[in-house]
Amino acid sequence: MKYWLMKTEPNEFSIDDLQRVGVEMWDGVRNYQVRNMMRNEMMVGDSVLVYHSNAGEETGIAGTAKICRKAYPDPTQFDPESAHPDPKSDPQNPRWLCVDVEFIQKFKRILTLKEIKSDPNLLDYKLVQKGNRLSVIPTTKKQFDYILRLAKTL
DNA sequence: GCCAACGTTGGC
DNA sequence: GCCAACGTTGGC
Repeated sequence: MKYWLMKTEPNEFSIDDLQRVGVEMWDGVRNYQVRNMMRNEMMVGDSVLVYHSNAGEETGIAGTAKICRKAYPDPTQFDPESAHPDPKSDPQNPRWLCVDVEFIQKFKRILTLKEIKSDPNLLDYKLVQKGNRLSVIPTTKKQFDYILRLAKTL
């Protein structure tokens, strides 16, 4: 069982949207490192922190979800109408993958990036370290459990 | 809108 | 394989 943080822009797709639909195809990943993590390490049942990025004061962790389908070819790469079509991807050997994510809970409020950054227990979390721009961030059980405990105090 | 910190592309 | 140019992410 592994733990992840997955970023989304809430004006595109928020925790509320995930709660409403229940299960969502997490498409649009166009980064090889992230693809490899999804392909090699992400398993059904893994736990996910849902992170709202580019959201001003509301930037931070919004709730939790779990992986409910393992990596499969991202259909949006072949759709010229999609946000990120990839004409170089071969349908016989698709370049990009996606997973399905299932809503678990929405936090009472956002656990803000500010709070995460100022918490001495999370100094070594990849989320707050310099240079990280990946949309999926490996998270330890310890970090996940700690963040859940924080969320309960919100 | 700015900019740091990447990743990708393509010429050589 | 190197590297300049360019594109993207995402915090601020």
